[in-house]
Amino acid sequence: MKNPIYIKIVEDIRSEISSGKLKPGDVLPSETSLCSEYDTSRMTVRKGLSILSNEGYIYSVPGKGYFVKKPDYNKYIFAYDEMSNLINNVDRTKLLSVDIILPDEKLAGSLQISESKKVVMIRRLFYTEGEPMAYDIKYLLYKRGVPIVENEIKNATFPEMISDRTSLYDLNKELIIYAKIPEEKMKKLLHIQNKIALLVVEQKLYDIEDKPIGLGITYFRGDYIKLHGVSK
Amino acid sequence: MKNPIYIKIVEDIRSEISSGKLKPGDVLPSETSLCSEYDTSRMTVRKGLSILSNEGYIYSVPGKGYFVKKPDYNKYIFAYDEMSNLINNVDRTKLLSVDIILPDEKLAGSLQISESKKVVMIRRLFYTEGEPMAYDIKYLLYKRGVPIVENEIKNATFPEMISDRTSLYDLNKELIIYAKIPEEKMKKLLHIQNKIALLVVEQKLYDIEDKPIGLGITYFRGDYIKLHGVSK
DNA sequence: GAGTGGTCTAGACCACGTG
DNA sequence: ACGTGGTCTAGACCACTCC
Repeated sequence: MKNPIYIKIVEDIRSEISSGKLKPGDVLPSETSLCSEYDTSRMTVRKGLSILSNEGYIYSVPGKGYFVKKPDYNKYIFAYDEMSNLINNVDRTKLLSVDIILPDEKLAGSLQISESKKVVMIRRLFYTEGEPMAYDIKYLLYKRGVPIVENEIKNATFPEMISDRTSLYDLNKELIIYAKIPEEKMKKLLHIQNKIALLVVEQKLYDIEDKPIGLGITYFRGDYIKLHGVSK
Repeated sequence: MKNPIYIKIVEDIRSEISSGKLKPGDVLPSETSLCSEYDTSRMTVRKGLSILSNEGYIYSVPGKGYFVKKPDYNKYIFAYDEMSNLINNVDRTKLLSVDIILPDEKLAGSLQISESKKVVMIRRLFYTEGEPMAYDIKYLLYKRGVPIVENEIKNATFPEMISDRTSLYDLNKELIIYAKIPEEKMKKLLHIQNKIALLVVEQKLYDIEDKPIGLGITYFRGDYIKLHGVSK
């Protein structure tokens, strides 16, 4: 017997679900009846069921039983950072400016602060093989006593920039992606002559209480970026 | 005592990790030493550790111990389907055509079939509040005996279209996102007069053995779509 | 050989949902 | 009252790693 019993239980039930023998909403046999079916103890049965539950196949309702869950057929996982994507990776960056500013109404609203609170603005250009491929701007809540070291920011992704004030384990993040026609200013910055669209990625960082820490906007040349996500 | 012991263990270790007391690569106390620390049995300790492992905080190496994992600070989850997004939802669709075609070289390569294999091509327009917001095209492997019911595909998302041949539980999916300037044909279809970019989403469906089932490309008007993802 | 995690047992008590 | 899942115990044997 090389395979543990609970794996057998997982495989059996999983295949009954994906074959359609068990449909969403159906109730599974109870733990005790699976115990006798597989001639094993309750903890072993529970181990198998907890795996199926983690995999999203089933859920349990105390006092009632285990039920088949509807599949999530619209979930995708993206591994995004502003420095790498399907087509090109950023091989050089240029720090355009680091300023301490007062936010306008929109930015203050986005960061959930008053317009009198200072904000650090960091502007960068990303290059690949000598060509500018993205313009990147970050807004960070200004904190006294946290020095801004240019060499640390220069090549850092957004989460890395704030890793000295918030644990990366506690960071909540949000991404908004859209397409846009570049304005003249942006065309100059990114050396765009022909008709090229921008892929804009807005990245918002929150602390563990979901209070905003920073907002980042990256304007990618449309011909230099493809984002990639997968299910599972 | 309302909270179970294993929750206490999870919270203690999790906070030691996010506070930095335990750093990535560090080894955790062994199961038996946690047993005596919390005056509980091994199964209870293991329950807590398995939760931390599922949450991505730690991993175990048989014979050695549990170790702190580096955080994944670039993972985002997107709930994508072509009918709904942050700005607008599709409230009406128009089926432009359903054809059985022979794939060109590029399509055949993408679907990993020979150019003599038939493919179903479905073209749709998506509307919101009377305005066309996206042009959608799907390529599906042609299967004899699986009828194409126009009313079923008209308002279906891509996974729903193939749910009669592949279990939605077994479906693997891939998304590629990029920005593009619309060509004349597309501008007419989407009633684009001014300068508006397209957000293009390519969706590829695979069966459980990762053989391609279909390719979908949706061209969204840039002013009608924002995609949204979150960490966690 | 001593220590580690992985699997498993045969019980126990509890809270919850349904009749 | 009974069946369900949720928590927990005090053991056991195994495979693996390190010395």
